[in-house]
Amino acid sequence: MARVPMGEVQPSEPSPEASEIPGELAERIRRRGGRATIYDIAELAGVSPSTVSRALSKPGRISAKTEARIRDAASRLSFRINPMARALPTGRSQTLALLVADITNPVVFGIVRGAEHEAARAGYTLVVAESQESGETEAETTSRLMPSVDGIILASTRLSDDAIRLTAARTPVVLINRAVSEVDSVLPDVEKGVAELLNHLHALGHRSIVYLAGPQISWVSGRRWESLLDSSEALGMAIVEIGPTTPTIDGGRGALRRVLASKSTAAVAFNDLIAIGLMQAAARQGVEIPGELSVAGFDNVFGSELMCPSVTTVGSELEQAGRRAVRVLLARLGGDDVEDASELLDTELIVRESTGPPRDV
Amino acid sequence: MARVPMGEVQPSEPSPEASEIPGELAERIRRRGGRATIYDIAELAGVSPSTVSRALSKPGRISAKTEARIRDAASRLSFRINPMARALPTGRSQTLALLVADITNPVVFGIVRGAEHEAARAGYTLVVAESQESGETEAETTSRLMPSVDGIILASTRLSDDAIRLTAARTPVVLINRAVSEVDSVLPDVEKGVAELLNHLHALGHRSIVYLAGPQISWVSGRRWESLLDSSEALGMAIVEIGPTTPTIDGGRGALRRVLASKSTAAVAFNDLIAIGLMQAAARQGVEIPGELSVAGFDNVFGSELMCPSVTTVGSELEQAGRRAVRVLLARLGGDDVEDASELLDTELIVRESTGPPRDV
DNA sequence: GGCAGACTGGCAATCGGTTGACATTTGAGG
DNA sequence: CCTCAAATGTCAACCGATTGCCAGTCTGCC
Repeated sequence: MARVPMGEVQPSEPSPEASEIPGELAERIRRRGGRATIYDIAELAGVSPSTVSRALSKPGRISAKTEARIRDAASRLSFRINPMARALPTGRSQTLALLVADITNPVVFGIVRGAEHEAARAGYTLVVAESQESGETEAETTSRLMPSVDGIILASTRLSDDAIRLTAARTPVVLINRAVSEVDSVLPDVEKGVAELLNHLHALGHRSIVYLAGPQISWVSGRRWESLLDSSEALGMAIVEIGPTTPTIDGGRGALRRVLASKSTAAVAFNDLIAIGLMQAAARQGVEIPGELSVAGFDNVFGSELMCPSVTTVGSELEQAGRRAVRVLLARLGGDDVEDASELLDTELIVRESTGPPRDV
Repeated sequence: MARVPMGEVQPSEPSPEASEIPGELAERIRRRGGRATIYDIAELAGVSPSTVSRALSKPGRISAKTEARIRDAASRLSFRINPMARALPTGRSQTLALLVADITNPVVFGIVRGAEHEAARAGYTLVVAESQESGETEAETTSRLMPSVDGIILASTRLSDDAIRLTAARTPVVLINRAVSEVDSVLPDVEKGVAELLNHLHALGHRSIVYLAGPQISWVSGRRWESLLDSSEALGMAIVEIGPTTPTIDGGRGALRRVLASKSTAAVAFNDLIAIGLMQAAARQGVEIPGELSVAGFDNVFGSELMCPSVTTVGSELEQAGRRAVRVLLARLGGDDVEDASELLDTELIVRESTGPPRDV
C-alpha cells in the first residue's frame, strides 16, 4: 500500500511540517468544528482507524514506529479523543459524581477540592451535585447521574441504608461520613477527637454537658453522640442530648433556649455552624461565652476561627476525605485491590476561645 | 403485525402488570446490567426504535395513543436514556462546565450553588473544576473539558483576552466577573456599591484611602480600583493603590505593613478574605480597628460577619451570578434570544463594625 | 366514491470510537 | 530456500441513540 497517495496531492512536499496536511483533510476538519477524529489521523498517517485507536490506547499492541507516526499525526491535528464516543462502546465515561447535601456548607469545600484534584489527576472529570438536605432530591439526582458516571461519592447522604445498597448494587459507590455494610466508606476517627474534647472540658472543670444533635438522619451525628456518651461515662460527666437541629447557623440560633434550660456548663454542637449560631444567639442575649457557657463544635470549618470568640472544635481532614474517596472508587473501578478503606481519617481537637472554665468553679 | 408475540410466551398472561414483560426480554435486560434501551421498549411496545425515540423526545410527532403505549413500556422497564449515546449523534451532552480559580474560596460557593441549581432545573449536569489560580491549569482543564460539555462558565478566569476569545470561538462561553468583547458575561454593578462605600467612609470623616489590590490578572480588581478612583475624586478624597496581593487571608496578613505605611485612615481590600487577613494582622500588632484603621472588603463572603469586628463589605448576588450565567449559556445553546447579559447584578454596601470614624477626627 | 394532503411510523445511515476475528508481513530456525 | 509462529495491521460489527426520507393510512372535502 502506498503511504503517500499520488495523483491528487498537488501541494508540493517541500515544507515537511505543515504542508503535510492535505488541504482537503484540513478543510473537512475545519468544517466539522475543528475537531479531528481518529479517521482523520488514520488518513494522515496512512493506517486504518482501528490501528489509530490501538496505538493511542493500547500501548505495545502496535509497533513503535507506527505508533510514533500516529502520535505525530494526532498531535499535528491537535486531536482530542471524543469522550462520548469512547464511552458508548466501553461503558466508561471517565466521570465521577460527588453528591453533597449542601454546597454552601463550608464542610464540603474541602471534600470537593480533594475529590476534584484527585479525580483530575487520574484523568477523570468530577460532577458535583447538591441534594439540599433532601433524600428525595438525592435519590432523583443519583438516578439522573447514574447512567453518565462511572461511580458515585455520597458525602453526608440522607438516603436510607437500603436505598444506598440498592444504588451500590448498580454502580460503584463510596460513602463519606456514613457506614453501611457491604458499601465502601471513608470515615473519620470520631472517638479520638471526642475523647480529646471531653478530656479538655473535664480538665477545665466541666461536669455536665449538653450535646446539640444534628439532623435525625445524619449518621455522623449519631456516631458523635455515641462517642460523647462513651467518653463522658468514662470521665464521670453528666451528658444529655438535645435536638434534632438543622445543621446551619440558623439552626444553632434557635437552640439556645433549650441549651440554657439544660443548665449544663458546656455545649457540644453537632458542627461548627450550629456552634456559631448558638454563640451568636448567646451574645445577643448577654450570655457570656465561655464564662457562662462553653461551646465546642465539629469540623473546623472556615469561619470558626474568625468567630469571636473563636470556636473550639474537633477538626478532621476534609480534603483528605475527598481524595481518599476518589482513590477508593477508582480502585474499585480498576478492579485493583482496594486501598484499605477501613483506615480512619485522623481527627484532632483544636482548642480556641469558646471553651473555658465554668464560672462557678 | 402481532402486538403480542405468540408461541414463546409461556408465562401466563393473567397478571396484567408485571407478566407483560416477556421473560426473554427481561433476561436480556438483566444481563446488560438492568439498563433498558429504546430497542427493548420498542419490542415491548411493538413499534420500531425510531418511533420510541420520537415518542420520547419529539412530543406531538407520534400519535397520542402510541406515545402513551411507549411511555408506559418505558416506565415499566424503568428506562433511563443513555446520555452518551444521545450525545454522539447530536453533539449535545447536556453538560455544562464551571471553572473557578479556587474552590475553597467562599466567594465561589454561591456561584457554584446558583449554577448547579439552574443547570439541574434545565436537566443539565454541572461539572465543577478548579484552576488553582493558574492560567496554565485553566487552559489545560478547559481543553480537557471542552469535548464533553456543551458550554463553559469561566468564573474569575486567569486567561488572557485572546485565549478567552479563542475558546469562545470553539464552544459557548460565559464569563463571570470579567468582560471581554464579543464574549457573554455576567457582571456586578461595581460603581454602585463602591460609591456607597466611599460615601460611607467620607461621611465617617475619612479623607485618605488605601486600596489593597488583588492579583494582577484579576479583571475585577482593576474595575474596583477604577471605580474607587472615580468616586474618591468626586468626593475629593486621597487614594492610593497597593498590591498586588494574593486574594486569601494569608495575602491580607502580609499586607499590613504597607497599609500602615501609607498613613491612610481607611483600607479597602480587594475582597473580604484579604480584609480579614489584614484585620487579623492588625489585631496581632495591637492596631485598633476601626479606631486606628477602618477596613472594608468586597463580596460579603461567609465568615465576614463572624469576624470580630465584623467586616464592612460590598456584597453582590453571587448565587444570582451563577444562575444568570447558566441561563445565558442555555439561551445561547438554544439559539434563543439571549437574556440581556449586559444587565448588571446589584451590589450593596453592608455596613458592619470594621469601619468607623478615624480617631483624629 | 375518489383524491389531495396531513399524519404516522419504519428503514437505514450516522455519530466516533472499540474490539474480536482474521489476513498479512516478518523473522527465526532448520 | 522453506516452514511456521509471532507480530502487526485491517475488516467489520457494535455501543444506543437521532433523523432525513419515504411509504402507508387516515381524514376531510368535493
